[in-house]
Amino acid sequence: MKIDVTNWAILDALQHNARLSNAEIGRKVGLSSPAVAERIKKMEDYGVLEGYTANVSYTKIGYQLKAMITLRAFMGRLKPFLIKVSEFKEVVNCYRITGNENIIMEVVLKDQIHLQEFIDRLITYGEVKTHIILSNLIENSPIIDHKKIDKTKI
Amino acid sequence: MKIDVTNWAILDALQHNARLSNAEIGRKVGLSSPAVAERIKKMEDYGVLEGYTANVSYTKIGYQLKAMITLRAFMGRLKPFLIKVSEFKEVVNCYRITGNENIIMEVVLKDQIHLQEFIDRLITYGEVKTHIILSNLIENSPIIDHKKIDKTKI
DNA sequence: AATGAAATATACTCCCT
DNA sequence: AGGGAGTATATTTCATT
Repeated sequence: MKIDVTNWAILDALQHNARLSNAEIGRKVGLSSPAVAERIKKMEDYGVLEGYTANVSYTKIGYQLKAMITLRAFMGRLKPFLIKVSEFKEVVNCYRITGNENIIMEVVLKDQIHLQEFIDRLITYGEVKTHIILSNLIENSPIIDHKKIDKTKI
Repeated sequence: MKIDVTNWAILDALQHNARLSNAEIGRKVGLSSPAVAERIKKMEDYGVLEGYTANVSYTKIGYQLKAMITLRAFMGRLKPFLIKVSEFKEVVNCYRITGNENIIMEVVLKDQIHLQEFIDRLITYGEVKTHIILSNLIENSPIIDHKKIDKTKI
C-alpha cells in the first residue's frame, strides 16, 4: 500500500491523539471529513492502522514498579511458558528474541513483594534476569515518514 | 484517585478501542454520554489517562526488523547518549534499567543494513547487545483491575 | 455525580465531479 | 479519490435531581 504525504499526516495526527474527530484531522491535513474517514478505513483494511489504545498511567493505578525480565528457558520448558504467559496479567509486552535469552517481557508490578512473587512463578520455566526500569527516556515514540528518518542519520 | 468499577470498564473499553465515541462507551458501561465524558475528563486531569495512540504496523510501512538493544555505557558516555537518543527516530521505547546494562531500547529497522548502521551509531557510547525480535507474544496488553490480577496468581 | 433537553458539531450515506 | 448535501448521531452546555 502506498502511503502518501496526506496519509503520513493522518498517521501522525492519530499517533499523537487517536481520539481526534475526523473533522479535526481533516482541518490539520486539508481534507474533508468523509475523505479522512475513507483514508483511515483503507489504512485499517490494509493493516497499516492496527488499532487505537489509551495510555493508562501504571503508577496512578497502583503499579509502582516496572521491569524488563528475560527468560532463558530450561530444556522442554519454553513451550509450557508460551502457553502460560498469556495468563500473566502483569506482562504488558512479551517478545521471543534471538541471543542467549529466549524471551523478554515488560512487566508492571505493585511492589517488591509482587515482583518476588512474579519471579517465583517464572523460575520454574528457566533462568530469569530482572532489570528494574528506572525511567522512561522514550515511550511509544510515533513512527514517522521514512524520509524523515533518513535525514537524522549522522 | 478512586477508580470504581465503572471507571475500570471505561478504561477497558478505551484500551481496546480509543476511538469509541462516548455514546458507545456509555452503552457498554450503562451510562449516558455526558456522564462518560465527565469521567474521562477527570481521569485525564488526574493523569490516569495519559493519552490515546494509534498502533501503526511496522512491517506494513517498510520496517522489516524489530530489535531489543541494550547498552552498557563507557565511562562518561551515558550522558552524551541520553542527550542524543531522542534524535534516533528508530527508537520506539527506551528505558534506563538496573543491572549490568544501563539502557534497553526497542528499535524498528528497515533491514539488516539499517540495523548495522544503527549499531555503528551506538558503539561510540558503549557496549551494545542486539536481540532480534522474532515474534510478539503479548503486545500492549491492557491493564485491568487489581482484583482481576490477584485472581490469576499461583 | 448522573440525567434529560436544546444547540452545535460531527459522522455517515449517497451522488456528483 | 475527494467534495457537497441531507440525514442520523454525537458532543456540549446547562438546568434539575
